Amino acid sequence: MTSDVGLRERKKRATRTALSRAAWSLMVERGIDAVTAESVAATVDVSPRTFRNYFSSREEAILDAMVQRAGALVEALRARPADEPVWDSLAHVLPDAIMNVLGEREADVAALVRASADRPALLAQQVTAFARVERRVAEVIAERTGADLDRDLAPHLLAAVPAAALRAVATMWADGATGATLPDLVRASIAQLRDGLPLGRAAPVT
Amino acid sequence: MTSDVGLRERKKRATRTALSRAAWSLMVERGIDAVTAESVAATVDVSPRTFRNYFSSREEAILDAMVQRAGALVEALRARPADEPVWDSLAHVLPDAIMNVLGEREADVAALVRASADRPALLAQQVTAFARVERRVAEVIAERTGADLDRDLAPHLLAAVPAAALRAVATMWADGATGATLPDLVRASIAQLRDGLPLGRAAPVT
DNA sequence: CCACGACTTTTCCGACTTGGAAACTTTGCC
DNA sequence: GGCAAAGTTTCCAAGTCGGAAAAGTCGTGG
Repeated sequence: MTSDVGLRERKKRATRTALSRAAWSLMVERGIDAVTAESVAATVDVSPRTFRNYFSSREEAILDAMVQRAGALVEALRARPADEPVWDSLAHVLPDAIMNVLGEREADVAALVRASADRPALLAQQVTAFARVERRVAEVIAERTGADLDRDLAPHLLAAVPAAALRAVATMWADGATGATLPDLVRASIAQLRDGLPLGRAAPVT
Repeated sequence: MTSDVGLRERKKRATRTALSRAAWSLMVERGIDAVTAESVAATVDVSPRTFRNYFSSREEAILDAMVQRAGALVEALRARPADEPVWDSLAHVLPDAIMNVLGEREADVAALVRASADRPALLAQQVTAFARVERRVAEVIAERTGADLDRDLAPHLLAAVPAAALRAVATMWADGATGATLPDLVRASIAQLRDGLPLGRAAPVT
């Protein structure tokens, strides 16, 4: 996996991930305002200019690691049996994925949600990152169902809707005390979506 | 409606909407890069600093008018009969709403989608604006179904999912040639959502 | 092993953006 | 008219961004 790459390439990757991890840690531990080109560069011991060579903004740095992890989600989805109904595949993959993607620990997720709330640029970066993942999910679904991405609505909806649900769940979980764990909420939301959403009375979660 | 407000207030609102409309027009006609504090201020004939007094970013200015219009959507939803199933209300309101909210003419919607594609900040502003609308929609739904916004997932999902669908539909419509009109696509997407989304093969739109 | 080319990092710096402070203008009201 | 409140403008300092070239590091062929 890390074969056939020389010292130079390894160093480059090392600094990149070091910068991203440092940016993430700074956000979690000292808040989004503590994340600057200067501070991040300082903790990794490179010049601020080097930081900007790798990332065009603090937000990009913070989310870089997350984007990498999101790739795993797409792969997990692709790895599901080809004849499995799409909703089953999603139900299988998403509950675990949310933790892997948004952050290892729940505190991380909360920090991210909070930081995104008062830093539009971070939200922007997140949205575009998610949009890219969504696109790839739509492609996987289209492949599997034989749909045409340019003409059929379904794959787009099947990608966009769970993404929206994840966002809604994460937000609700972050600022309310629902008592439930994040993966459980994700499971519940997927179940509701699969059934066409409650039409009359709302179904409680716990 | 515009009663009991003095000259001062009217002028303030006038410049605000003038700035927003100017920003929007500049985006549609000359692209997002032509929208700067300077250019917008110039077309309205105020100082750039005044522009920044009203809006903290070009993106905020561009979308301000849209946010106002989105209020109408919420009101339309609230005006539906209280005992009508939520999906029916949404199906009733959304197809017309998308044009009113995203832009009067289809070219405007296309311009917005295109601009959002290569200007993350605009997408972000859109998302946060939508999030606020979404929140209000969720409140209306919660009122109507007797759900608790802090504990129940359903109202959040019922607000977030159609929003995501609108976004998906607008994107697809903007960069593909689907042949269908935007409101028709919205209707189709709502129908699919209501039925729990196609599980196996994807349903074509036309 | 060393020397040269390719690539990365750093320093320096000018262009641009942001928002505070104070002067100036307009509006509301007596 | 004249004074207070609110809005607008000018001026400017601090911060951010990215280009250009010097300095340092790595890969490779002699």
